[in-house]
Amino acid sequence: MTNTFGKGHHLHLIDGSAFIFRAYHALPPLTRKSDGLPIGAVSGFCNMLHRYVEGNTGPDAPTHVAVIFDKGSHTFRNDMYDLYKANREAMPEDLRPQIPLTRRATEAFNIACKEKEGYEADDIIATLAVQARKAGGTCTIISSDKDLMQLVGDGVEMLDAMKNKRIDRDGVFEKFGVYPERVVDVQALAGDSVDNVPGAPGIGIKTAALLINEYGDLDSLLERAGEIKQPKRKQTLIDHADQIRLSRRLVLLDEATPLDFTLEDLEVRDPNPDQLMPFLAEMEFRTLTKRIADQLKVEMPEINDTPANAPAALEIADVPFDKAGYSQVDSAKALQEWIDQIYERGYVAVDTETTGLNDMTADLVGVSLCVEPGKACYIPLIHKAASSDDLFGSDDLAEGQMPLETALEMLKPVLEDESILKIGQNMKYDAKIFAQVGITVAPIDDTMLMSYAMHGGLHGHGMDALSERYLGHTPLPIKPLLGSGKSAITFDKVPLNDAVPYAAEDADVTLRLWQQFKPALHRAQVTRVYETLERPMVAVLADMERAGIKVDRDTLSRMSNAFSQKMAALEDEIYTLVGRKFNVGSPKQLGEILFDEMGLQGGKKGKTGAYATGADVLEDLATEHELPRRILDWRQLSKLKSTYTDALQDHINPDTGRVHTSYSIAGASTGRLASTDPNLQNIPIRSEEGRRIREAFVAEEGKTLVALDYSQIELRILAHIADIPALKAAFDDGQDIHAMTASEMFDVPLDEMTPEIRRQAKAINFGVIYGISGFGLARNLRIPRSEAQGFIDRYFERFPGIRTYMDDTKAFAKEHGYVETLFGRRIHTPNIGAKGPQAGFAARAAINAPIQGTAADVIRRAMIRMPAAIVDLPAKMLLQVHDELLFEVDQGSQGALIDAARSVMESAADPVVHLDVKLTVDAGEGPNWAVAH
DNA sequence: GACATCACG
DNA sequence: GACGTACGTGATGTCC
Repeated sequence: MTNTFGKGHHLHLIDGSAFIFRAYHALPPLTRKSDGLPIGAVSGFCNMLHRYVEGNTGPDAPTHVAVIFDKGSHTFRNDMYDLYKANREAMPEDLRPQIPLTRRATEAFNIACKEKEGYEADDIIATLAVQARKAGGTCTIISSDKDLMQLVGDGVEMLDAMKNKRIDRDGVFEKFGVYPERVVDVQALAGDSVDNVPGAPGIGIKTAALLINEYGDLDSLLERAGEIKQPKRKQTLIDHADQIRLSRRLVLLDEATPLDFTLEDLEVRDPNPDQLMPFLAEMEFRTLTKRIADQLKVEMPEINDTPANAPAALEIADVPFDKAGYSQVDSAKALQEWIDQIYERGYVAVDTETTGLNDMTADLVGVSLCVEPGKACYIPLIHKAASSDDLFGSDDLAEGQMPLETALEMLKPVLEDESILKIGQNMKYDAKIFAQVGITVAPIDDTMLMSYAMHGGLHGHGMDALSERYLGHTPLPIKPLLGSGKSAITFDKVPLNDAVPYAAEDADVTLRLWQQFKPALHRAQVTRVYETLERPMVAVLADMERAGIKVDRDTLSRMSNAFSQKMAALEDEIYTLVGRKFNVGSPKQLGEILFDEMGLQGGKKGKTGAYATGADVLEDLATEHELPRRILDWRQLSKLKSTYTDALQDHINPDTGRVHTSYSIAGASTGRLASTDPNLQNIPIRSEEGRRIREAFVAEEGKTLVALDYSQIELRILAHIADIPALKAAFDDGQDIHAMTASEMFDVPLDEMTPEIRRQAKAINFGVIYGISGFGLARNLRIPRSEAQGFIDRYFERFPGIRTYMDDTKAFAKEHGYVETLFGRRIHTPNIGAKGPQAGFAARAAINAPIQGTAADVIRRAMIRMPAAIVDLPAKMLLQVHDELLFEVDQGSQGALIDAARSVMESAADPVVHLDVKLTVDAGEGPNWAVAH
């Protein structure tokens, strides 16, 4: 029945990816009415396919046709050159779930749909075009991709479907200056920034064509490069010959891709209404469905988009939470059914259950999945069997679990599949757990981070709070399952009939939140913030946290002993001064001694009635009595010992010998990170004694620590945002910014500047960032309030842009309920309109947030770009401390690392924001953090 | 668990 | 005109 492909046959090859991207970018972000699924690209894709099919009449109509797709991100070209297509931006989040739907669309139109793992669509197209040519037929490639132009000629043409323009040999010559057979030579020289093909630096298509036409082909050119007259060009070709040859191999299409089908399989088939109409109806494309139904003379199918005018949230809420929809996966067969469902949808909500809260030490206990509200499963893996022996428990595994290995082998391809979106709540945790078992989870969405991008400053972003607020549902609490205190058990000891509903519900909640947040992200105009500043942090931070930093236990231990001795000596002196023993660590007892017994002057703190004995109070009292100074010294040592030298030792991971902090991405309202368990963002540095604790943070043998920090980043951002020419100029000239401020304010020439005047100016500069007030500045500088107010007035006079910024920001916050960073991060200010002192707090926070937040955005951008920038260096990024990044690098490579990392940091705002002030980064290096900083 | 204190940017 | 204030975090110890 099928004729062998040959003379008189005409093959059409459609570049599927080109269709998808064109459709995606041509249309607004449409969503399916019934459930908010992004559908714009699929809609455009279907319209293009339909228009294409309609146009296939007349003598040029194809006899054979296929749509060719890319599959997998790793191809044989990545093996040749690992940076191939490395600068590609990640696929937009609302496009990803649409990719599988375009495959289904192609099949629904009854058109062959082909792809092959490890090959690009271009290679398949090349192979088929050559086969068609050899068989004596003709071929039209429907694409405008210049990478395909090497195939044109001898029966093969290209067609730009949008412009309806055919490209033949002359068309190729117009584009490249050479005919198709020499196109790869030109591309090899010119390179390609889109695919990250290096080429020869400084040579573009025009020069390349000139050279190839003069020397005949690339090999002759490279052989005879010495004859080139222009010295610079000659040198470039000689120096980069290998890179040019590599580039040619990258652009040269593989015309012998092994395929499991033949040209005959691609014969044009009539549309099948039984396939096409249900698909179009499912997508809810009313217009297109109607049009095609009319053309095919079939009945218009019913389109069920009833919740059309209701928000997706309402429909989601319609599905009640019910554990009847939760199942336990106990076999490979059951798991395969879930995996099939995941592939059908293209996304899945995932949650892990583990033996603890610390993702560095906890083990995976089970995995829950959810693909549809109300339908979720839990895959228990290492739950222990119940035991009659209450004391020791049982080491036997509970019944009804599939083997851990099998489950992970089955889940790994799904979790790593680039076409399957994995949705989680705080995915950094789950990603780290999976990383422990060799699974790299990607791509991901994170409902916690979506909420953070949309609701930053409004409320927390934990699952229980989000579920309560946005789903009206209180998830099952974990406490009754685990118990508390001494008798608490780990999740692997929880009986399965308790574990399944709890674990499955978490995945269910996550999926429902995602369905609601996804479209909301666009409405709140924070998709870009989420995609560029939040989501990419997950992988970056997971790697940093897993790397950890080496901390020397002996150093800490020695310091701890020294602190103990000094504290004991101080305690003796204190008891002598007071005349009896008491708890020095009790502010309550101390307050009574200082103010009641000894009669020093001080006031009560309103709330609890206790005296305030903070450092500022004691500092003032120190002039009148010896005791306060001793207390201050003791407190410093006590702090250093308990919080640092002692507690830090407990955080050294026994397996790695390193300390692994955890960063909260969605903790601080301004966009800053926060570090916990332990907090490595507040390791002492200001006091000499405390600073020595940094000596315990060391590089591994043969390595060194490198610290890079932004110089005055917040003041620079203030200079930009508030548009202060004097500040900008000072920064650009590399001046001492506080001295400059002092000189400007107090009319003191720079060469007569005193440290005291500079100190005051510095306090004012920082005060401005914090939303300055006369009272606050007065307290900080310990000067009368009137004097402080005078300073501020003078500051505003000299830098009027500051006052404008502060007033404008407050007004913006009042009007909108939020303020924004330069990168579009929104920080809500719900108290800005409050009455009373609350409003003052909110106003100052509103003034500070864009400055602190923009600085936080900048370093986030640097961190996100960092892995690619240092991929070739033996270096790891370990820590972030708001304006500083700490690396560990092989001895000898520190120079290269500093160059690479500094360049990323200094240009981190580009190209989204052009700062009027340059960002400067200081670098240091050494065997420990004290030296490196 | 609230509060006070103090470590950092 | 009084109010009562520097911005953002996390960990620890005391005390109830």
